[in-house]
Amino acid sequence: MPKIKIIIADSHFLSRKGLAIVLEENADFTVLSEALSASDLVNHSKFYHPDLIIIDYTSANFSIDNIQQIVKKYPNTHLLAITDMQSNISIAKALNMGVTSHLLKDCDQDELIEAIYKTAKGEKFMCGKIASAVLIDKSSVNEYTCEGLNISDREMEIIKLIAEGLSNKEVADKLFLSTHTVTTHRKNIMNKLGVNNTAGLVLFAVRENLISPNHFLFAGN
Amino acid sequence: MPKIKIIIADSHFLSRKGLAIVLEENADFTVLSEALSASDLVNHSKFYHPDLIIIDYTSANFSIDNIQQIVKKYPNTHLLAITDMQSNISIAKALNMGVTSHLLKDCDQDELIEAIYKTAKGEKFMCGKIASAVLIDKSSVNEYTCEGLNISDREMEIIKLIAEGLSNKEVADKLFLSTHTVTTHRKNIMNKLGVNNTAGLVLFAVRENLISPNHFLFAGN
DNA sequence: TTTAAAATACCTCTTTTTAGGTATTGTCTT
DNA sequence: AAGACAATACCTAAAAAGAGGTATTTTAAA
Repeated sequence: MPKIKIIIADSHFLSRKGLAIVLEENADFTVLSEALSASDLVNHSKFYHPDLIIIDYTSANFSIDNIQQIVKKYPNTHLLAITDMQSNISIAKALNMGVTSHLLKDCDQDELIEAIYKTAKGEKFMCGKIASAVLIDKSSVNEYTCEGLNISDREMEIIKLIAEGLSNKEVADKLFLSTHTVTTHRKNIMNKLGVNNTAGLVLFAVRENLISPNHFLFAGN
Repeated sequence: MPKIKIIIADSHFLSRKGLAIVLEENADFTVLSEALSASDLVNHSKFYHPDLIIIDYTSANFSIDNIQQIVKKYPNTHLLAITDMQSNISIAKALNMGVTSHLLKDCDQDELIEAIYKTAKGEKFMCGKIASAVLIDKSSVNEYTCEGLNISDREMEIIKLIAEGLSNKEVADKLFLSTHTVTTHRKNIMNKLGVNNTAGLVLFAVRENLISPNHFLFAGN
């Protein structure tokens, strides 16, 4: 069997080092390169054509959108995501964007190895927490949703702007809508989320990575 | 020279593995144990009396308050914190709580090694980003603040409750204050932070770890 | 093609937030 | 003892948010 050719994509030195050592210990794997940023990843993919990319799309200099870019360009390369625990919606998004498998950084070595073998062959693998987070029907591994929470794209857009501190009127102006429309969206969103004020909306926005807590450069920073 | 005795405290498998391998490569270091939680850390510290604890106090099952607990009980043990990038205030808090040194997970191996040697001797070491974040006067390495941002404890308390979704009146009731007082605090806070609505307050609260983005268990999760 | 859902817009009314002030008390520091 | 700051409380008034509807149009799916 030829070796599984792997690129590591993670901006954290320790995670890369940890991964590299685990991969080196196994004769079936070979690490082609380490990508510290999305642009690294694009360049290295082009040059090496790896079988597998292990990526933390939440780490600095990467984004969840990088997944789709890679999947489209290199359909023969499979992606294994390994991130910290995060929201169901983000995980579902990563899977729907084309990540073959998904683990968490606190899962153990056996799971990692198994995930690598399966993912390289194009088989899906998810650690327990991920699976229970996003699988509606545990028997079908093809559709990923977060039961109950169907926030539309337009609603997401509006949540984001509200979290950025815009008033309903400002959102309306920005999106060329009536303030009534924005108000209605806001109400619908709050109903879906089960919250009743801006604080809830903003926390949701942070959780879904619609906005960074560092969005405001608070005075004196 | 006797070996530097180290405990690794981090709930991320990959970070632990990465650290362990770096430490193994150096004959001056010996890793006594790996702690996956705060209670692990307390037990292992009691048993091993390490020279150095390398900790990610932001990782699951640890908290920034663990620092003070360890420092008080074992004054001969020095702490080296390694975390993802986070807010100035949290970093300053960690340092004031007794962390000897502080790095970020994306710094490189040389810095890590240097930090370990120095920290084990009780000398302070900070990577560039950390230093520029918290040192007022680059020549004195003894006082850590975030210039310009003096939010009082009372104000922090109020920010937290607002971020939890309480109205001014509810905060007032909870703290046995007049709504006028809460309103005044809120205004003062917004002035200090340079924001003009609840969204800004909530983002600040998240950034300072006063609240988790998962505070609300949004419907359907 | 019928149905369902999303996006749009409007109305009313109450509560809350935001912005502009002033002012008193206590504590800590110089 | 003076000064600075934190914590407390009050006043007014405009702007915005929240809760309760209804209703039309467009889009997507069955």
